Amino acid sequence: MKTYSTNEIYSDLYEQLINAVIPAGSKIKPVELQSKYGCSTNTIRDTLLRLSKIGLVTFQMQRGFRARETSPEKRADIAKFRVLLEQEGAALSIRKAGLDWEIRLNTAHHKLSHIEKLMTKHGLTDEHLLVWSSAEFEFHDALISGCASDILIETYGHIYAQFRQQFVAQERDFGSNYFESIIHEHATILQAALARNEEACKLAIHDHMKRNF
Amino acid sequence: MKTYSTNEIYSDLYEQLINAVIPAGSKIKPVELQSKYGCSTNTIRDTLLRLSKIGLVTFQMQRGFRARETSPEKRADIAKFRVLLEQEGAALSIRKAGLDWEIRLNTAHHKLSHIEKLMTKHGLTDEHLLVWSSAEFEFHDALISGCASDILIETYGHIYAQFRQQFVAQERDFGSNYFESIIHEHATILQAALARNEEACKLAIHDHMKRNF
DNA sequence: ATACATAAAAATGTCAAAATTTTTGGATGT
DNA sequence: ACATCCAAAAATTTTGACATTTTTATGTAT
Repeated sequence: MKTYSTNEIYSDLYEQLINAVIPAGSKIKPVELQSKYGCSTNTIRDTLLRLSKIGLVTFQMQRGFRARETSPEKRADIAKFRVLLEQEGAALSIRKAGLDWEIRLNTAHHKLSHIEKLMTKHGLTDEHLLVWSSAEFEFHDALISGCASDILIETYGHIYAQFRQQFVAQERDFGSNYFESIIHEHATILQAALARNEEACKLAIHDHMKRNF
Repeated sequence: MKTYSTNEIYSDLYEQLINAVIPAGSKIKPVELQSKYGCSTNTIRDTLLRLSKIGLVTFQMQRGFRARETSPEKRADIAKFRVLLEQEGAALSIRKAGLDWEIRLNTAHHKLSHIEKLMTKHGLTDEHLLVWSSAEFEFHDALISGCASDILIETYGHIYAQFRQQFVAQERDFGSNYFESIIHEHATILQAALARNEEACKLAIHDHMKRNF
């Protein structure tokens, strides 16, 4: 049986939350995870407190932990907030960032694009989805990475994680044109960013997310 | 000797961080706080993990806790990010909120205004500063409270706390006209908000913070 | 002096058990 | 049927001891 280091417990729970293996809103009981990870309840508690920092887990004194709740309102809320942060981050990057930002962004998009092509060609396995998910984050993260605001980047990371958590369970109807749209939207964002067109980029970001409002 | 409940430990540390009694960037060792609060190191650790959620404390595996670092760049960063969130929150409130928001905002401003008058009349004691600090938060919090975005309000709370933490140690040169300016700025924000003038309100928020950029 | 290795000390992390609190489920009475 | 109370069970929090890791201090060689 696999043994887990504390960091592995963290990553494993992170993934389970992001992918709604632990469903949004459900209670998380240290005792139940103890046997799986082969550690004390205290270590689990510790890890859950750390996950609560990024908002994937909510914590209330004396009543433990839950995967963050979801609802149509909360999903819209998170999506809009994500737009706000990403628009600002992208706009600042466009204004201030240099060549290395462009390269980072281009690279990230290239990787993402590669995976997206694979996904339309072959079906979309769970494993593909996992790789895509992280490539998608890296693209959006690269987009704002030139903004020169650590706190914005940090916060965006949390919000992106929450976004995934809230939507992954919903969007099980990936129609064949779903990914085609997404691919196009990513390309549009990239184009506007590299053209240093602030308003076009903001619009593209908005359009990319608007199905989730 | 006073005994502390866990919640009191949390509040006490919170205040010490906000008021830079624990200076920004300094190491926080559970063992050293143990005797003061009369509990085990583990309880302190637990509390510090909870404080790391709001960003007052940073945590790194195997190397413990620190009060969040500060520097001129970080202060400017936090200040600008605060403006972004507050402008958005205020604009949304102006657009969507109803009468109860106006009342909440008015009430909060009234309280704040009262304290600010006291502070200009008499000197400014540490105790006054504490009361003012919380009244100031309540005013800004009320301003965005009609935005209908839980995640924005939650995040703003964290950022406001970090803002206090980063600036309180710096601004020990409260000139006599410092508070006069602040009072005027608050009034300007209130006025614009109640007049439902989005752009004027955004501008007022920006001006309120621009000394910190 | 500087760099490096090593031992001692301090700090951090993990654990299992005990204490506390909340939740559950059934009995009682209205 | 419904609410209330109570006891048992479950979950959470706290503790103190122990294990691990990092930091500090010391000594040695270049």
